[in-house]
Amino acid sequence: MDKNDLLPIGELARRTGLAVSAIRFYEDKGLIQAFRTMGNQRRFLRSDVRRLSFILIAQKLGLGLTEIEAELSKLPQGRTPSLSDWQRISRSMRSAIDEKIRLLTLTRTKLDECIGCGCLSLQRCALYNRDDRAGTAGTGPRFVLD
Amino acid sequence: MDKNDLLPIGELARRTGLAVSAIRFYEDKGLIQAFRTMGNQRRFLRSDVRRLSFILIAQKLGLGLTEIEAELSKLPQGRTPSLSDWQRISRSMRSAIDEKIRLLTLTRTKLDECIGCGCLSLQRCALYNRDDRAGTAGTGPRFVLD
DNA sequence: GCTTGACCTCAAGTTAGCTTGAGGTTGCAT
DNA sequence: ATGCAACCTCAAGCTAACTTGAGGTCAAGC
Repeated sequence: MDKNDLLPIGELARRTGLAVSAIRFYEDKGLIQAFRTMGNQRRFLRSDVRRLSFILIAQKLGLGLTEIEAELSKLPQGRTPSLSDWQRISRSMRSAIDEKIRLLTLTRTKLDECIGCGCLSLQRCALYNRDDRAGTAGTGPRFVLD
Repeated sequence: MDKNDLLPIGELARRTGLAVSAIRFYEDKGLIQAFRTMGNQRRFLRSDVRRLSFILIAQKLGLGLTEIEAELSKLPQGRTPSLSDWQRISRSMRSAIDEKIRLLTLTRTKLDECIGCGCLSLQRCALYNRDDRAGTAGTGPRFVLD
């Protein structure tokens, strides 16, 4: 079990709980790197378990793979995150969570005001604020109102 | 502007802020219905502005189109939501929001405990609860880490 | 009668985060 | 030497909520 500490993909999958296909996908996206055996099979460092753990946790906190890659690539030498890296990153995640909670609480307040109103008017309903959605590129409804 | 109060799709789009393509998409999904002119053009009732407003608001509260359709189809005659319909639905949305806030707050607490720890251990990190994801298959230690 | 703009259908593309499948190779134990 | 599990690549599929594009029609003003 420790030929130079290199792990085959299945072992890494077993240790992280990820699917083998997911790890290959992450490699493809540049989130993780692998050595190859002469027979072209992937071999990972033990520290990659930690790197994947970081990915999983950051994901759980709502970061997308792109953002995670951005964080990871900020690390010198592409090393696995250290304590101070983690602190820096987790503090920025903390404010992201705060913001989400703030928005949801605001929505809940508006909803409470709205129950009993029932107007469903785009002009007047506090729940429906056009500024929240306008200008968001990509998917989702656009917004211009009378 | 009121030939029998029937609106062409562009007018409905203008009044709701939705893209024309989005309205056609909703029609296709059965969320809304249209009459047709002899020339095969869609004509909507004025009350469909309200119906679409309902869809937009419910969406903003986190419901998917499928769930929204389920709510709308509970209404007798497929009519546009009335005050009491709205109250019933909005109360169930209120608890969905409560639940979301609860989960986020929990995560934030765990994150606070975790800053300064930096272990990134799948075994110990409170942020990473394996029961959330791992398939239970397989015996032995699932997440063995450094 | 011609142009213009709003409308039509149907198919395919988009983003995210993977999974699934086909078809082929490697590595390790017996 | 053989069997078979684990590995490989590449392409396509999946969900959500739409958008975009191609190619064509309808309605109204000049």
